[in-house]
Amino acid sequence: MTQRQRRVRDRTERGQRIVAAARELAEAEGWDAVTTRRLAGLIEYSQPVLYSHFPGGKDAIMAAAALEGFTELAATLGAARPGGLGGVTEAYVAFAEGKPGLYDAMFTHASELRFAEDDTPEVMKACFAELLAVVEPTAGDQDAGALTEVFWSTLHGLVTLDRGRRLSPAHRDERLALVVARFGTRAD
Amino acid sequence: MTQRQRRVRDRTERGQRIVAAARELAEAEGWDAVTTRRLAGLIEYSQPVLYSHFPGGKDAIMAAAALEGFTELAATLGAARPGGLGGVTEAYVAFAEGKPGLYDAMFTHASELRFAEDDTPEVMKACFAELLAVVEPTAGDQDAGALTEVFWSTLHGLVTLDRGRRLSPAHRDERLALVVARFGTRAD
DNA sequence: TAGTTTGTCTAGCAGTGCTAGCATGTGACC
DNA sequence: GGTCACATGCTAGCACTGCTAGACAAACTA
Repeated sequence: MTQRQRRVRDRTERGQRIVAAARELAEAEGWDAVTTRRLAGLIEYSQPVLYSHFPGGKDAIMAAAALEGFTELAATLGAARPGGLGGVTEAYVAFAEGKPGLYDAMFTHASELRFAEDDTPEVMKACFAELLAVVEPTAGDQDAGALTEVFWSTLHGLVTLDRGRRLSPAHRDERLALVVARFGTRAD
Repeated sequence: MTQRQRRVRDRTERGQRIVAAARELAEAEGWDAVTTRRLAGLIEYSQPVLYSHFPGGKDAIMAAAALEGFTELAATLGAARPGGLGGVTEAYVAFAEGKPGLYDAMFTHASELRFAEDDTPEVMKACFAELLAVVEPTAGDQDAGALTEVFWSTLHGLVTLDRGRRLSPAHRDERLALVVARFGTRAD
């Protein structure tokens, strides 16, 4: 029986290596460079092995990476919660800037994972909950949930527009300060 | 000489047909479905003809579509300017919702076109100017340019997160109201 | 030991963006 | 009007993509 256990352990380890290799490659050269052949070469197995781990193919691998990303984002935001809305803002943007490939997998690609539905993974709800925690005190009589969605949209927009060279690099810190100014105080 | 004129006119018309076909196909089935072969079939010419119009290939065709998009967006926002910040907000979101494929070409893809640099096309600056026009009155002593970037990020984030099924459909109108509440009034 | 199951690989399919090189039709020139 | 050069669009093909069928070997079961 221990052999069987070792087999399944090796299998799961290999599955993790696939996702790790995909993340590393995506971070270095972007997701377009993450091909099933290169991935197979990195883990030193043949191409079809990938499909035994992820029947959904490349999309499923990206979704797995995205899920890891949401776990890490939730932890990052949780650690920044004592810093209040300003701290969470800075942490969110730093996360996206530091792991652009991962952030792409989480938002630009990975259409399988969706929010606000029954099968939404817990880690994705956890991310939203972290944002809600710092937004709620500033909501006043406004809907905290909807306000969190707007706040989140602002962060996400800042990240993606900045990535596409659409924003002035000189304004970077000032933008974050303005986010705090507009969302960090109680509405009248 | 009139024959030569007709030739160049036919050529430019064909170039426009290529972009139009690409936009139509992207709107119907997404940009992944826009292949050079299908595009060639739609304009009833062979594949290499596309490259005589757009040496940059598919990316260049998408960039051309994106440029058309910025022109139309600038016009849309200009028409909505009398409605103030709320009107522009609604117009921006409606534009993105109504032409999702075009919006994708403008922002998600089309890495060639970049803002805040010397070779930024005029129409892209015009879009930013339209947003600035409604944000400036609410800036107070805050930097109007940076604030416009934050406002724009909010709109862009709302659009993209909503597209990815990341936001609750029920909150849609409330979110727009909250945008106006947070950006439409002068900061103290 | 014989048979079955599990796992992996090789080889290949259909499709992608893009391009070299060949025809065909058009224009200019003598 | 005939000839030549040019421009224009085409066929065919390259290297690559994600993905899969079927052969083969190893491991487990009886």
